Amino acid sequence: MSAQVPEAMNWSTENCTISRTMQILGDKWTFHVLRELFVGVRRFEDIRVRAGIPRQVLTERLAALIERGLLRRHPYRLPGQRERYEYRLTQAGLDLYPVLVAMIQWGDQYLPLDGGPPIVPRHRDCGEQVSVVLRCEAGHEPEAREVAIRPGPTAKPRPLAS
Amino acid sequence: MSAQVPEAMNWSTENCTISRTMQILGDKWTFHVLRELFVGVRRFEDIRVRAGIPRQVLTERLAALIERGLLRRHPYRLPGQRERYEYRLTQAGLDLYPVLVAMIQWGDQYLPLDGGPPIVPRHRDCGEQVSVVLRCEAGHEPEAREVAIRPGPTAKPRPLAS
DNA sequence: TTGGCTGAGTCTGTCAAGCGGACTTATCCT
DNA sequence: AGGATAAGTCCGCTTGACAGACTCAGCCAA
Repeated sequence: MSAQVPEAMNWSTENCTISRTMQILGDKWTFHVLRELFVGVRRFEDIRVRAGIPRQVLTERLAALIERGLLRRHPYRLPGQRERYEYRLTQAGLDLYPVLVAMIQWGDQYLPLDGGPPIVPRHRDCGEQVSVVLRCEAGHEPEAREVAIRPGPTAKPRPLAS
Repeated sequence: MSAQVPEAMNWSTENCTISRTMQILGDKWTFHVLRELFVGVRRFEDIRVRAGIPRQVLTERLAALIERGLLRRHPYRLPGQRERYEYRLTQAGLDLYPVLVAMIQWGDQYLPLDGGPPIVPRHRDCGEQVSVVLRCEAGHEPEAREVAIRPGPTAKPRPLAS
């Protein structure tokens, strides 16, 4: 069973959706930045201090996230101060919520703290806790074990490296 | 509206579930490794070639994932070869499926390829496409915009740095 | 009008990590 | 004995992270 070649070996990883997504998110700091924005912290200094990011790295990550369309700069002005910019999630950024929630859910299960979770995603309307579920188009809600990743229409055969 | 201090500023990031989860997953290569395991590729060389990871980095990441309990080593023997080890997901590893699926879903929406997706998560039983949905305990299925991350029982007040 | 404060950066030197390529080890087959 | 192969280890180079100092623009108070 373990000896036969897995089907995936026939397919290229070149255009894989996960790779392409990780080119945007796959970095130690990017998720910390996103977390701050998701909890409502939007200003450079606040993000930097709370997330503990080196300034230079934060500058660079914010620029990258803006360029990728996950954030936009938004002017604001505190009374008696000059105009500055804060960073806000675009719709594309907001739509990462399921990823965040899935990560929180996993962390709560496998890295639990005594006394419960420090952060909880909640439905604004009703206040109940929000979680993420897998669901197929036929309406089933499969366990992880019942899901398989299959090639789609643009799967490319793998260049046969010897 | 944007001037008032966001509630999150009162809370420490120190024990945040996202941070703790990112300490395990938050690395350029870890998700690539997990992807290979999720699609069924389990052997060192296969993972290395498909994911394009430097050997040394792969060695180190596999060890870390084993130590964190997401993988285990499993002996196998090809006919006419000596015994070797392959890497398999534990239940903890498998339970990252929602994170993976959420990332694929986001990528398919915001980084689409002409002609459709290269990989598709499917329900093994019925073959239908699997996606991830947000759901609250009252049974609503909120949009991203209707979800908020709130402090939980172990939220810690932030040490007031001046 | 000068001087200080503040948020949001930029600059600089150090040091760890990633990287490709060569080398190693253990076992099997011929 | 010689060769093949999977799974590493070793080496030197380069890239990026990092801490800490410096800059810049606009506002305020004296």
